[in-house]
Amino acid sequence: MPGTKIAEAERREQILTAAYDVASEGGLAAITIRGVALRADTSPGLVSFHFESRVGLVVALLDWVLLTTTALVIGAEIKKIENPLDRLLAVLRQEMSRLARDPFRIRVVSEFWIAGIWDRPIRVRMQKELERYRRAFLPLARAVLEAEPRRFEGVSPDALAAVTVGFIKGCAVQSMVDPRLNVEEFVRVAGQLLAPSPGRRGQRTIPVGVAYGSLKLLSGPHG
Amino acid sequence: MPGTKIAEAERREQILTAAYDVASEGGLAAITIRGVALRADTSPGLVSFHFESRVGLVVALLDWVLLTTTALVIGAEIKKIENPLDRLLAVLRQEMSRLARDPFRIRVVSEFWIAGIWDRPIRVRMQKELERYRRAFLPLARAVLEAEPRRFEGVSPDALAAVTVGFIKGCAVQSMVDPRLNVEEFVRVAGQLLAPSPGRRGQRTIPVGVAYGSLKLLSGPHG
DNA sequence: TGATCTATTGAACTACCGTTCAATAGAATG
DNA sequence: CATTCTATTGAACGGTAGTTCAATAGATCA
Repeated sequence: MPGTKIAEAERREQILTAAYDVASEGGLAAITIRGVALRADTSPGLVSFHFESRVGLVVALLDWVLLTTTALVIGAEIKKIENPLDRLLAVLRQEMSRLARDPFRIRVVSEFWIAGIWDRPIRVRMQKELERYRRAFLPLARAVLEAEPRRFEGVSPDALAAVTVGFIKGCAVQSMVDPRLNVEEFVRVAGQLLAPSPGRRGQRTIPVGVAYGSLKLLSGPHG
Repeated sequence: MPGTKIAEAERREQILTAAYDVASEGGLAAITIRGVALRADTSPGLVSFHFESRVGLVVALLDWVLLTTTALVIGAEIKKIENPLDRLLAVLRQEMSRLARDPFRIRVVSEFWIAGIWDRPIRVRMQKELERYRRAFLPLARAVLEAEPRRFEGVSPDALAAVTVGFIKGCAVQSMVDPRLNVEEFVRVAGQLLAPSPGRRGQRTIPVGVAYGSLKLLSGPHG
């Protein structure tokens, strides 16, 4: 006794929404074909029909989530800021605030990161997305370097963009772990902590990695 | 046809090691009583006998992993550093390097964080551990604030410790995602990025969250 | 309208999981 | 050595997962 038929795109959307709801409540592990079907008011067979397999469903969900998560949108008010460094910092804070405010999405995305550790297709997908996000910061970073070449001596646009994204990600994790996160304070204290002491510029020879003299790049089996 | 008997502590250790190996390769989801038993050259029944249930095994593994992961050890060479701020930064870098070098452990710990999102006992355990780790930084932070009260005006020891730990965690995540991570460069660029511009102190009014006044939260049942 | 197509259903199949437990053999005790 | 204790084994049970597929009903079209 089959039910009413609807357009394929709509049906997929309906099922993906249900899958997202399930994952929001119980994580990716909670996604079962039966469970999602129940949530979407359809049958297990239909889910397999549209996504081929459970893995297909999860990957589709990944795309669906990323589509609405990692897009960098720079509002008009930020564009108006003239000083490039202030502009970059404004975007940095905007993104930190945005992610810190959307804990459920962060959780699901984080789960995909973890899943990517042991699943190559997911990992590749996530890295590609991260790269895309990082690239969005490149123009901002370049403007900063051009405006203040002395301050950022020896810093490449890529490095600056990477560190900016690193901050955002660290902040996201922090907020995931501890929902009471004061972004303002975090950025302020971080700046005070890492600022080079005036008057000793260049000569702060911190015995870095005292025990870690050769800080080689890390290798790993999951290349 | 039972096999040889050994001391309970040794048997538990043997099984936990096997469980860790399994989790290192396939994540917590890959931990099954049969699989761990096979890896440990024993039988499924014995695993249940010693850990009561699969959940008991996973929780025991959590304790076992944390015991050897989140202890903050400050070496003699770092203790010799006289300037408090330099000392704190040295510890910061030591920890970032340490975590970045042990990707497998980080992965397993990260999985527990994720698991903690939907599992209250695990979450409580993780938060307690994080708090313990953060507290270990408090003496270092206090020394810094006493040494440079003007630089860290309005910063509490707790805030400074929290931000330090936040950095380490962000770095850990970064290294998990991208194994090629240059800690040195990360710290250096971060400092340059966040340093208050001399001469404009106090008047950098960055509009935060400009475009995100109405950022509604996703709903979900999890308190 | 009648024929054709296909999205949809739900039961059936297989596989693996966690858990239980009677049987057993190694160690300890007397 | 005989007895007792218990760590250990592996088979058995019940449950749930992913996947498959014959049957069916809604849509499409001549």
